[in-house]
Amino acid sequence: MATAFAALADPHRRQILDLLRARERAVSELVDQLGLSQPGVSKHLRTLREADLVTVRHDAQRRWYGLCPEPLTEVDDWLAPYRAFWSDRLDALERHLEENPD
Amino acid sequence: MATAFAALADPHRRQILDLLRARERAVSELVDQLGLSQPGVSKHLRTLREADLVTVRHDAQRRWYGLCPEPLTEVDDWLAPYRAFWSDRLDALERHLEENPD
DNA sequence: ACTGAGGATGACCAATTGGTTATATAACTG
DNA sequence: CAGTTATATAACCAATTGGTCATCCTCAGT
Repeated sequence: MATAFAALADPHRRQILDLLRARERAVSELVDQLGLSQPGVSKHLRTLREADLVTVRHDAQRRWYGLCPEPLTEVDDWLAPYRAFWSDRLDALERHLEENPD
Repeated sequence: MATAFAALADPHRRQILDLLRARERAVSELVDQLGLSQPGVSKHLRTLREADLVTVRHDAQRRWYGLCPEPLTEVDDWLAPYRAFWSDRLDALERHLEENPD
């Protein structure tokens, strides 16, 4: 439901995604890494689930959370025109430096 | 002070940035486009200012707001490793389709 | 100096957020 | 079945958010 933008607003949630980028993680591992209470982490995971940014695999009592990066394309797409914008600025800077050595 | 991530969490603020991408805008113009009250828009503009995402040029009573895209590089940089991630998935899909025609 | 226009700020409000502790649920273990 | 482990949910709380209306400030024109 929520957009990826809102999900990324919180640094702990970005940290979770960063951790999931390397491999799947059980909740307890995320708790250790984030230094939050277990329910605190579970709440962030719920937000990420609702934004479809993670998947869950059940294995006995454990839930293995994995990264699901697709919704990030929304952010990437939104960013695209701006990217052109700032590379223009860098290009202009480079041209300026070339034309005005030292 | 606030990060670009937090500033982008609100759709109205993203809309403001989108409008500023085309050209500078006075506050009254943004008010018309967003359909919010003038103070409401001013509050969003303050947030964007504090995230260094906009610049203000004073011209008599008017404030001309302009885009300042640099802080978006933080988002772009964070996104970079994920970009590789989902293009991998697309590549895998393409390989799968090539190796299994129809 | 007065007036009006353009914006910012203050005060307020309901809803949401990010965290907590306590409790519930579900699955393995003896 | 009783106990333990892993996670989710409930209840609660203070702080923040996104919006409003009313007011203030600054500048231009008269």
